[in-house]
Amino acid sequence: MSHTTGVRQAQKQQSRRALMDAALQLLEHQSFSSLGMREVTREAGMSPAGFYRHFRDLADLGVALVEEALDSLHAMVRAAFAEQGDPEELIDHAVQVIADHVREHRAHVRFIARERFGGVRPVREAIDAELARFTDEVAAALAAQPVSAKWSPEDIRMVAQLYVDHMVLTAAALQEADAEGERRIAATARRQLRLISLGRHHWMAD
Amino acid sequence: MSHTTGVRQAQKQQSRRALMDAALQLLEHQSFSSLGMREVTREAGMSPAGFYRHFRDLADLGVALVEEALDSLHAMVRAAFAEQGDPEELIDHAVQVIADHVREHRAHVRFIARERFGGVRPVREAIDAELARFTDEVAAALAAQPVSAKWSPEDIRMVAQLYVDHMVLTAAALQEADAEGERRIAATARRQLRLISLGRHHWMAD
DNA sequence: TGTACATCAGTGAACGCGCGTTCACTGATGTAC
DNA sequence: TGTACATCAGTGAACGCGCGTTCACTGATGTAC
Repeated sequence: MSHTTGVRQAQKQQSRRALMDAALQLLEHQSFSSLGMREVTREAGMSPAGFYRHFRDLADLGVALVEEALDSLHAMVRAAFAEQGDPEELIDHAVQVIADHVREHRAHVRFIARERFGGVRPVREAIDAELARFTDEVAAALAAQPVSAKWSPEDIRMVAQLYVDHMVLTAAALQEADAEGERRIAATARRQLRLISLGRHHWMAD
Repeated sequence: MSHTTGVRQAQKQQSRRALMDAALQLLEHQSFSSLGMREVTREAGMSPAGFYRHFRDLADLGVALVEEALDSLHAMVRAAFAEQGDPEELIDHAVQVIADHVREHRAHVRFIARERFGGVRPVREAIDAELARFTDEVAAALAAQPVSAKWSPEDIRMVAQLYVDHMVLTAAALQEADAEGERRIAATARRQLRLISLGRHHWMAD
């Protein structure tokens, strides 16, 4: 029963959450590399020194945020690809899933979009690694589809990359759009996915 | 002859360049929002106060960098679309042009990729505005192609966006790749463009 | 159940440091005659 | 061409401020008996 008693554990966990939430909150208007740790503890209602009970430094917190953000994204991607049906329906559904996800995890999505090419190396590398895992998973899902029956693994991965990049860009755009912009972006995304889908169906023919 | 004498003007211009080059240099390893202006003047070999003879603040310098970076990108896009020939050749040529551009303007490309979703609003907005102008230009070029004869303006813009996003992502990836990575990225980009091209050719048919 | 001791999350004060901005200045460049 | 004055890019010192990190501490939670 080393940690199951856990009043202390639970309180510590709660403080950790408060720090991560404070950071996400502050990242609404700035990028990670300009975040200060006094700023984060202040927002979380903790004294500066308390930070070190949870993270070695800010980059450490950033990596924790990446993992959290991409875990939820991961679940989303699975959902988007789990469906069966004609391409048209699949596309509508996938875009819907992305839009819902962005609405529910706006701060996480913004964070990933900002820091994917951001200036803090450990964070950027964590995002790259997770997106590569994503691409693998999408590639596996694509390989199972009849359309890609005779495709080489390289070509499947190439399409998977196109989809993942498109998804991240669409999510990034949605994240900062109002209701009207959201409709416009979703409509464009659907047509782009249709175009890509068409290309896939004619890939061998050419 | 108010400014044509210009020894003073030329010296001032040179200092301004030194500041912008210093910033680009420093942005190799950090993002714009964490850049300091003492840092920039130090790198440029100027005293801190001198900065204010050239820029109101760092964001002002950032916007100047965006304009410079996207001016050269602009020229590149024109070049990539000016060619005539079959789709295959056009694609090979376009990817080549991008790769050359990245090799010659690595710092600028990195800056645009990083700050497109970065934390400094004026910079981000300047990039968005310039990329929108880009997309317009690409859309105009696409409209002139026989393939898009019967396309609606919205669909043409949708494809233009796909191309511009793809171009920026490819440039961003190339920018941080070694020679081997460069070949791999270029090969993938070519295949992705071929897939999109295929989709365009069958767009009406579906 | 009660007691005595151990653990450790969070505090508050202190530190040295580099930041952005201001200011009066210097001296080379430009202009008028 | 030479002289006297104006302009203004760049300097160097000074300012107040918030930063990240350290430290000995406090007191609630956990553990042993």
